[in-house]
Amino acid sequence: MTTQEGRDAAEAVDSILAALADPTRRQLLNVLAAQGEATATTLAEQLPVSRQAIVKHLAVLDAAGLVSGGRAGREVRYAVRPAALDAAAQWMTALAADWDRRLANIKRIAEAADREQD
Amino acid sequence: MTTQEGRDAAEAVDSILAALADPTRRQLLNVLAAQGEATATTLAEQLPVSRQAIVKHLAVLDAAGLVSGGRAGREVRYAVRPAALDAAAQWMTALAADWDRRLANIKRIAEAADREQD
DNA sequence: CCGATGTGCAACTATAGAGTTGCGCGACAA
DNA sequence: TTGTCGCGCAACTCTATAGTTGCACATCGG
Repeated sequence: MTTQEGRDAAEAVDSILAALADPTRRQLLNVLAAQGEATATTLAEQLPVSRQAIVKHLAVLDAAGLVSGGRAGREVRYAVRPAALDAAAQWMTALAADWDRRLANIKRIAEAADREQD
Repeated sequence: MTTQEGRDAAEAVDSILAALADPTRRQLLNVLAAQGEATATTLAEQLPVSRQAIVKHLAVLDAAGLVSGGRAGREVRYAVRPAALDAAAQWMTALAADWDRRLANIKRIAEAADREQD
């Protein structure tokens, strides 16, 4: 594995959200998804930042599980990993559903309290 | 509406991700979802930060469409809005699916190229 | 009317992180 | 072997923002 794989779910979501919050990183992911595989040097040529900046971003994305890097000779090729993003999406969907549930419940209680007010 | 409602989808996702990236804001959303409705002052009593910090966070969350605030006399009550979160989740799911598609396609092309190498 | 409570505005501090440059080292080709 | 190319490490700058405190304004109950 590239980095840690087994980890607390909340912590994983945390790192994924933090990683996706940066516009440059999202752009980086776009380019990477379009090409399938690329090195930091190659990516730096296509984005308006230095190679070192790309390297740091790739490290963050790698730690979040959004990309994985593999060495091929003297270069390191990175690729996108859909699984982590998918997991975060599921987490968000579940959270939204939970909010909906709570809101509906609270509304129900409020209405019941209103009826008792007579 | 509380803030802007009609807006570019990418921009909306951007603000939502930025809003969710902060741990304190996520905690704030949790408390808010649990209570259904709360004021900045009430929330500040339950979280380890000042009321002003809460106010700023609520402003960010409001701009992202994740909460909405309504005035009730001299106090302002905030509530959670599941719709925005749900939209972001859908966006992420679609993106993950797109990555999967691209990866599969690239793999297919690579294998075809291999067969031509004879 | 007056005290108490809740909001809003403003100035300020401090830390995280996005970006940079410079340099040394290992890997490849001629 | 020598030059070139890509990577990794380190030090530094700078901006965004999370957090604070202080005060002024509005609203409610007595």
